[in-house]
Amino acid sequence: MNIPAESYPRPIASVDLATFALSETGFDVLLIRRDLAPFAEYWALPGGRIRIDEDVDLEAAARRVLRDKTGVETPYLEQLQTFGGARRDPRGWSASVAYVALIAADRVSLRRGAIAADVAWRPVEGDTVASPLAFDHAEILRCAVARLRNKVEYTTLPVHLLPAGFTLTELQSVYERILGRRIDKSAFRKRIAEAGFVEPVPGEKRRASNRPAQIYRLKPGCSTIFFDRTI
Amino acid sequence: MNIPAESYPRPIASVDLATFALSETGFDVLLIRRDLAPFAEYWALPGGRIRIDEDVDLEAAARRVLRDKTGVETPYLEQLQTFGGARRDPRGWSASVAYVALIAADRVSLRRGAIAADVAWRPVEGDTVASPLAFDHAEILRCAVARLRNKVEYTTLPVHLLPAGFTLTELQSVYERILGRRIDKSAFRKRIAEAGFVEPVPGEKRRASNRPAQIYRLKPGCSTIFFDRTI
DNA sequence: CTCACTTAGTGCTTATTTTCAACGAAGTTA
DNA sequence: TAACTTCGTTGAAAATAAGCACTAAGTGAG
Repeated sequence: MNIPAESYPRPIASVDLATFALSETGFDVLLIRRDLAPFAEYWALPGGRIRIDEDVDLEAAARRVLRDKTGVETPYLEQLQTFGGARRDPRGWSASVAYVALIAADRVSLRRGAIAADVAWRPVEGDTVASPLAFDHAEILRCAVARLRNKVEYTTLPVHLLPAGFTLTELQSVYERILGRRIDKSAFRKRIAEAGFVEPVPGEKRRASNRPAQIYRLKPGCSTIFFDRTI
Repeated sequence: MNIPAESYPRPIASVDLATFALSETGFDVLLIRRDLAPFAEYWALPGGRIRIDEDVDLEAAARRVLRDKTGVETPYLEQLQTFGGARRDPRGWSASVAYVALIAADRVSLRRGAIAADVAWRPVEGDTVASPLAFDHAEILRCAVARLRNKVEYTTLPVHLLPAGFTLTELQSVYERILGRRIDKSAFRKRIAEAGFVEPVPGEKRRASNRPAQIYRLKPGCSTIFFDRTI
């Protein structure tokens, strides 16, 4: 057909990622330290321009950017929101599609990226990190943390933060750490059983100096499940 | 500073809107009939290119597009999701930020737009409309209907579909029509009272050939409220 | 060898919420 | 003025959720 697009000047189009993983006591977000202007020396969410010749769609662009800048391959990726306007990037009108990624602690292997002098996990305290962030990334991170907390309340999303095999007590602990409150053990187990998204691995037990715990895994084909009410 | 943006070819950037209003028995979505290629003669969600010299941000772009193409000024606008990829528009790699708009039936006044030969409300049946839609707009509409139904379940969002003054029975009827199921009257009223987002208008009653009903209005400063559980 | 200790996993009792249905109130109309 | 309709509220029965107490199954010290 060869239809010309009406030619308006196009905004800068990019993707940014808020990638979370568990830490000792809470959870961390993956940041890079910028070494080029604008915002050189600032920490930022990993992000990059959409490449219309490389990326087939937005999600592919997000995966490529995360891989290239940090070496992380994420199993769970969810679109968060798009932030766009004339003022958020000094280089011009820009729109950035933000994604939330979750990764199991045992799958992380960072590598230095091209533009970033450094890549690091930083603890999320309250709803953000200690350092100031480049661009409007502080706002994006707040939205991402809010989305994470909110979805943890009524979905099975935290399994993506654990290794392939885990005990129910470990899973409960993830919920408690992200939500910041205690959950009753019997109520928790009832919900998990109803949701039916995990199964015991026959014979596998976590051993310690006490009663061993059954190890569970995500049932094949089960992605995120919504609870009827709340966890 | 004058920092040059690395020059990658930029995707087409636009906004699309799924605008809902109540009809006699259910609810309608606002569509335009395209008269230019691609997809000439097809019905489509109102949408348009982002104008980096006119729009300060994405939401402003969405309001402008809706106003210019249909004459509708919406009081409620919420970002839905961004759809982007190489294949969704024959003119090239495009990203479209989709919005959901809600409008009270008494505020609608359509006008013909520049590109559209026709603008019309079409009934939503199940999770879509009867006609085939241009581009990937059928998918966008399905997402929008899903978001609407889901948020109605646990927020006070339906007030935006009613005129400024309404009775509790009318409000309950909106919930029931969108969700497609009956709600218990006493439970409904308890939830509305707890949420505390509406107040009775003193002296105002809806009169009919039976007991008159108290008229309520949205409390000043109250936007969308989330219920603790579900409606 | 046994007993104290720790964490896993499961009942059970109580409190809360949901559901259903009925009833009095406040109008209109025959 | 009596019948009818919808509004608005109340209360009992059924279902769910929350709290906490108990048993199970291991380890390790004495």
